[in-house]
Amino acid sequence: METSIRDIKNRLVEKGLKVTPQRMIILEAIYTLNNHPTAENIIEYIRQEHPNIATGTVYKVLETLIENGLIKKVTTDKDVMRYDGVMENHHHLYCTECDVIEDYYDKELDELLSKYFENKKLPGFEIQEFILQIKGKFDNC
Amino acid sequence: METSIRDIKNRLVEKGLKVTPQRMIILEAIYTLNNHPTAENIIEYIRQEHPNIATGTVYKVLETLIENGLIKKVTTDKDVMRYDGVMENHHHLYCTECDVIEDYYDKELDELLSKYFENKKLPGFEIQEFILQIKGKFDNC
DNA sequence: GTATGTGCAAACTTTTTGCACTTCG
DNA sequence: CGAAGTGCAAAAAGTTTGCACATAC
Repeated sequence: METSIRDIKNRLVEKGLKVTPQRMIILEAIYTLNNHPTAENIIEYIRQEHPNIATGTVYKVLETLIENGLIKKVTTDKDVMRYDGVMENHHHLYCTECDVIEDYYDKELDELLSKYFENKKLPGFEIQEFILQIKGKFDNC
Repeated sequence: METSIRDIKNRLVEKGLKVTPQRMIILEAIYTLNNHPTAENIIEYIRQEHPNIATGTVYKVLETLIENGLIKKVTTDKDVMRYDGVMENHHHLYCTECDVIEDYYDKELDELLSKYFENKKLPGFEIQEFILQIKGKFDNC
């Protein structure tokens, strides 16, 4: 899942967003720290190279990226927000011991769910997306 | 889903927890406000009748109830925690327009998922529970 | 009586905001 | 140049903590 500087730039341009160094760096950080980083993780990573980025800017940029469909928030039952740069449909393994959230891709499962809910319509609700949260424990925890 | 005072008391006793008025009221609030209330919702509700319960106490009690398996946290992509008094396995409909989270019970779905993952083992991960997040839009939103 | 629970207020963490300044296109 | 984006610092929002006092069993 290589993502070049040029790719990142294109993604911003495609959405009609101005290409600023801050946005580039933040996106790059999310792609590099690809394990659902918190805002703090992202800030810490970026400050290694660019010590003078403001916290407020990071939050504002993250918000903009979410609004424009470039990243997503990951739901957790902790009180810090985590972010995900992977936009294709996928599910999550949540470890109940440590705080790791691992991506889980499964086309077969996606189809199984789609088919199941094609028949079983939910009255009054228009389904947009499924995310399966698989809670459990990694063996090495 | 009537839950009497006596039931609530028994649930505390069963877990070896002392039965205090605060715990009783907080559990009752969660059962009454059964749409995944936030801590604030709970406090507001309780203060109508018992204006002098402390915020800190509510958080401490909620934590105790979670640890003892009497309630659960609900994961959301907002930065407030929400609580759920329904302990039997169920899924959630998330409305992307409003902040409503509706319970979704479906034994057939539970079985479908269990069977699917019986065959398809996830190496290095022991599954404890599935929660399907169904994101979409209520017609009346 | 003693372990456990509560009230209170202060502290902490995470996120948001307002406004002057800067930069991208 | 003008609209959009950023830095900064202050404040808001949500939650946790420590300790003296109170209560359940």
